[in-house]
Amino acid sequence: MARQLTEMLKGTLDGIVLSILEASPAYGYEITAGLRKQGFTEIAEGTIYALLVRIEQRGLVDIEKVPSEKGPPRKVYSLNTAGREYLDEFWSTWDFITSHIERLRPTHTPRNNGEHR
Amino acid sequence: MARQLTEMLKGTLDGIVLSILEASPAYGYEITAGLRKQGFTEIAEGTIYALLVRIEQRGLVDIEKVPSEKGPPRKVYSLNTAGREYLDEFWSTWDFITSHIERLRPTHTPRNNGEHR
DNA sequence: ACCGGTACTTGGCGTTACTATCTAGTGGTA
DNA sequence: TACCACTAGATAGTAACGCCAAGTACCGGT
Repeated sequence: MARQLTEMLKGTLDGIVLSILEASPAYGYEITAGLRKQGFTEIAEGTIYALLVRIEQRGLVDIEKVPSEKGPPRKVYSLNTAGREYLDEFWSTWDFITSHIERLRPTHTPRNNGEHR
Repeated sequence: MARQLTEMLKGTLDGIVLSILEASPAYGYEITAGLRKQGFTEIAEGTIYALLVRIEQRGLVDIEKVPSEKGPPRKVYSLNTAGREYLDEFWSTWDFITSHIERLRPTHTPRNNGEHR
């Protein structure tokens, strides 16, 4: 599954992270740990940091540097208005593709074939 | 939506095409036309041909050359055993990612929790 | 002084979809 | 004949993304 998952994450991982940030602001290390806890055990840490740089450069998030008791200061990301708009689009696109793909899934309850449409 | 859709198609388009081939064998031009009809209007023709080359090289499909009344001969692709296994994995991975992503979607039916936001 | 955990950064790589262009066969039309 | 439209496939170059590997930096405990 590893390879397929990697490819499927392309284009969805940014939506995933933005959704997490919508729920509440967070920093990179925290996001990675959260994803791991939620079952995304194969997502590389470097991937998240690179993604955060991208969404920052696109202006989808605001950043605040917060000192940490342990380790270097955290970069806390929070979703801004542009990010919320992007996230809305994300869900639209997601709905589009999921509905179309589900239509292609073989019916679990077999139907008689030879039908058009 | 265009950009997001393009990225989301990475990793899913091969599953989409293999699902089409599972339903019945088809050739490139036919597949492209079918996708267009199903609403995937933005999928480039060259993308499909490149994808077909890839799944052929991975041994997921069998090929038969069939002369056409109009135009050059068609390369008809049909799903083989390895392709069916790959497609099974595809659906597993798809279910994994969709279930995890749906968990992140904000509740559509807002519940009465008395919070303003 | 060392190590492990926290937190972020970066360069290079492989895969994928898009764009643009090209070849090639058939049939219709000026 | 010359031209065009449709059918059918191939390919070179590009951009985007996630992964890998290695590095920097800060802190606490031993």
